[in-house]
Amino acid sequence: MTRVLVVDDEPQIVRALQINLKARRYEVQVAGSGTAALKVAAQHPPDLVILDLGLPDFDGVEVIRGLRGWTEAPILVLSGRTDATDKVEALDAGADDYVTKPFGIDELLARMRAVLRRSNLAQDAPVVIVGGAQVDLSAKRVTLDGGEDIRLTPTEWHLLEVLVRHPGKLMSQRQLLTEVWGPGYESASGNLRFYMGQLRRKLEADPARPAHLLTEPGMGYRFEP
Amino acid sequence: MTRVLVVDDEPQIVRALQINLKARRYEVQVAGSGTAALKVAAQHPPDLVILDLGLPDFDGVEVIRGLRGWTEAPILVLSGRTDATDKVEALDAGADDYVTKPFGIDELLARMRAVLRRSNLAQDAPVVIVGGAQVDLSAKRVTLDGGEDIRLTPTEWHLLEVLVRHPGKLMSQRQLLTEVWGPGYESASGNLRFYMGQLRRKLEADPARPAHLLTEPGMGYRFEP
DNA sequence: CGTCCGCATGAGAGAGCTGTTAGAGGTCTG
DNA sequence: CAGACCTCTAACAGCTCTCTCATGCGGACG
Repeated sequence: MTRVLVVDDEPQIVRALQINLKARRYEVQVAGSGTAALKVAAQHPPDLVILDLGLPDFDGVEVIRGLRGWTEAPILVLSGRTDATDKVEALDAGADDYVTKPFGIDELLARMRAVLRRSNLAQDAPVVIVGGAQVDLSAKRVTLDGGEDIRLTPTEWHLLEVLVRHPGKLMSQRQLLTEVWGPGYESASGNLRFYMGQLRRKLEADPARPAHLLTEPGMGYRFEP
Repeated sequence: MTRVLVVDDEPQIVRALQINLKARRYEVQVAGSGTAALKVAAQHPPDLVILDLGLPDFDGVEVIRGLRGWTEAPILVLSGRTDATDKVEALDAGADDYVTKPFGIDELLARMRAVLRRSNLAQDAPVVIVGGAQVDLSAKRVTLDGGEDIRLTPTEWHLLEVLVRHPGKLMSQRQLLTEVWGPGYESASGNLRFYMGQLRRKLEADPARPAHLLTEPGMGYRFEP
């Protein structure tokens, strides 16, 4: 089911959209502010975003940039402003379409279908979130929230892959060492400590207090999604 | 250079678009009827179509269907009709955007950028930008910004194709070697280094600091669009 | 309270990988 | 048949990665 995130602070518009979208078998999420929108989108990545530019907390264009930092889901902007400058700014920030209020629901649905059709042509990649970083296993790429790319060495990738493939599970040092370095390296725990530190330094927001790459003293390490 | 096909029968609109698009470094083709549009598009496939629905010979929606039969280039519809039915019909036929006349040129250009950005993500465009060069995979042709053509040897093409067909993805040396040289050449990494250098020398603006043909030490190479 | 153990962090040496150049040999073309 | 072009190899300087060692920190335990 296609998941649509509706970002708007006007209750009647939200309700009208909710009713219409649910009747068309869309899964609907709602956020009343830019902050809430980014939060909800991070927790349950939407397939499409309908975004009102007139938000109470901060500028809609900032929301677009915040979303575009890590997702390529189409963004359809709603706005009362007909000024060309607003449209250009929103579209260049990463929006896919711009509809001025008042709008017909049929037109909006058609525009939704158009941008969804286009975005479905691109295939999606499995991405794991580790703190402030998105880890794309298939492309072997780590992107920070700011859009900046981080480079991992082969050993770092190997270790991270083993951890991520067993989310939430405790991995003993012996397991990790034999998986990454092969049999015969069970005693190179200093090595493991070093590379775990490297990963935390590169991926964790606060390397001294890891939130995802956890140590279980005396036991091993655990990746917490 | 991005090739835009303008389909309209009103001379003043065509002229205004031509001037504005050429000033923005688009390559502009013009067709005054639906028949001419399909013919021109077949001869020189455009990267984007701007289509007026009010054509003399046959319905604009038919032109959309005719194009969609064989190309996925974005279609931006211009129309004087504001009726929601027309919009829905055109969008569902395969158009990517619908702009009603009169329109601002800045808004139109922004919408063009938006749909082009989206279609480039899908990698359906056979033309890829690498630094100061345009790579046309279907025509096996590389053109510099100045219009000057660059010659690539067969091996260089083969390697470039493999890289460009997996944009953003990391390609290991083994992958590249077996793709380009065939199985059994996994140890010819010196070869790969040589040809990667050739490509950078020919395509990158600053071969010593590549912006698109990137090296990930120990991992492989990555084409960054 | 002192000691011990496991873990995190930093600096540094060595190995391995990469970019670049020059040149030999093979193939195509006129 | 000669020249041009392409492919591939070898060599070396510079850089990156891997691994080790040393130090500091914090909790567990006697």
